[in-house]
Amino acid sequence: MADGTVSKVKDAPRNPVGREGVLDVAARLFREQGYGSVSLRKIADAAGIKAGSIYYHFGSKDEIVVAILDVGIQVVHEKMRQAVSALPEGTDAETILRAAIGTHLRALLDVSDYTSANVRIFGQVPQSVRDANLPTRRAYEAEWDALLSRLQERGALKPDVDIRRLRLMLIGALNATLDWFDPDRGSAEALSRTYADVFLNGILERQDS
Amino acid sequence: MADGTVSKVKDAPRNPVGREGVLDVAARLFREQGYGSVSLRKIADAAGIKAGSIYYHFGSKDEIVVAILDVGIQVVHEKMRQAVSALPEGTDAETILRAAIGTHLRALLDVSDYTSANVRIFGQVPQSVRDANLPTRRAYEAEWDALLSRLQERGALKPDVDIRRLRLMLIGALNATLDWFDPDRGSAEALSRTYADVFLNGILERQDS
DNA sequence: TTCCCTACCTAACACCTGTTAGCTTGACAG
DNA sequence: CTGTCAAGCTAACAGGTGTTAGGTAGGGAA
Repeated sequence: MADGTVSKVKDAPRNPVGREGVLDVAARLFREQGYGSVSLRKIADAAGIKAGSIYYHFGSKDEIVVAILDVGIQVVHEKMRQAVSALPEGTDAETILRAAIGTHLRALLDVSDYTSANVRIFGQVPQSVRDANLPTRRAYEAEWDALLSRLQERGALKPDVDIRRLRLMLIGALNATLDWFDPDRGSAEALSRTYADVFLNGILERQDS
Repeated sequence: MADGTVSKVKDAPRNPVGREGVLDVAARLFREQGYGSVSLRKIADAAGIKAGSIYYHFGSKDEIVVAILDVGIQVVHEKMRQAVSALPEGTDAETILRAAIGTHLRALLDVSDYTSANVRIFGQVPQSVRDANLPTRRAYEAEWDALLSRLQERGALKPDVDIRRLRLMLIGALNATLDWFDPDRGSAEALSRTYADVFLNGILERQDS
C-alpha cells in the first residue's frame, strides 16, 4: 500500500471534462433540443467549459455529431445482438422478436442519450454527417434483416412480406415513440409489450372462436 | 358577358408571387431540407423575391411555419374525413381502417408538401410554434380516436388496446415512412396496403389451419 | 393627370454561428 | 527547480440569421 512515490492514485485531481464529458453533454442536449438549436456554445456552457476549448477534443462540430451518431447505433446494436443470442437455441419466433423489439425500445427510451439523439437528429443533420454514419447504421440494419430472414425461412413469419420493408416499418414505428413517449403514462417495458402484440398479431379481433 | 368596362379579367397582369406563392415554396423547402437549414433568404430566392419582401406577407418566420403546419394537418384531416364518410354505412372495420390508413399515407407521400413538411419539421420547430399548431393537431387526433373507438365498441378491434396509444403507434408508424419512402421501390398505394396488412393481422404465420 | 394601393426592393441593424491563433494553468517526471 | 504536456481560456474573424425602415414601380380608379 505504502510506496516511495505518492503518484498514480488520483483522488480528485482536477476533474477535467474531457472528450467523453463533452460527448455526454452534447448527446443529452441533442436528444432534448434537436440538432439546429444546439450550438457549440450551448454544449460548452452545459459542460462547464468555453466554446473554443471544444476544439481541443474535436476538429469540428460535425465530428462531434458523427461520434454521437455512431455510438448511438453501436449501443443499441450491441444490446440487441446480446439479447437475442442469450436466448437458448430453439426459442420460438415470438419470444425472439419480443426480445429484439424490447431491447431496441429500451435502448431508445430508457438507456442511452446517444441512441435517442441519433434517432432524433439523424434527419436534421448535414448530408456529409449522415453519410459518415451510414456504415454503422447499415450494420445494425443487416443484423435485423438477418434475424427477420431467419424467422421467415423457418416459416414463422408470413412468407409474402418483404424483409427490408418489414424492418423499415418495424424500426420506424419503434423510433417514432421518441416523439410522444411519456414515462408517467407507462414504462418502456410495457410499451414494448404492446408493440409486440400489435406487430405480431395485429389489432383486428378474430372470429375463429 | 360583355360589359362597358374592360377591367376585372386579368390575363397575366404582373404575376406577383404573393402570400400563397411564398407558402408553397416554403413548404417544399421545409419538406426537402428540414427547418434548420431553410432561411428566409433561401425561401425568398426560391420564390424569386428578396428576403425583406417576405415581411409584407408575414410578420415573422414563425408565422410562416405556423401557417404551413396548420395547412398540413388540415389537408390530411379533410381528406381522411371525406374518405371514411364516403364509405357506405355498415362497411366492415377492415375496409374502413384501410381507407383511413391509405388516405393518411397518400397525403403524406404523394399529395401535399404541407403535410409532409408538418411531419418532417414539427419536432425541430420552437416550442411556441408547436403550441400554435396544437389545436389543429388535436382535432385530427380526435378524429382518429373517434374512428378507432367506434370500431372497438363495435367489437371489431381487440378490446384491451388503449385507443390513444394505438393511434400514436399507428400514425407514428405511418409518418416514419417519410424518412425512407422511395417511389421507385413501390407506390404509396402499395405501401399502404402492406401497412394495413401488418397492423390488422400481424406478421406471425398462424397455425390454425 | 393625380392619387392610392399592392407588391416588392435596398440597405442596414444587432445578434449568433462555427472556427482559429495564441496564451495560461496545473499536474506530473526527471 | 525545470520542462513537458494535457486541458482549457481569451479574443477575435467572417459569414449567416431574423428583422426593420424607408423607398419605388406600376396598375386601377377618379
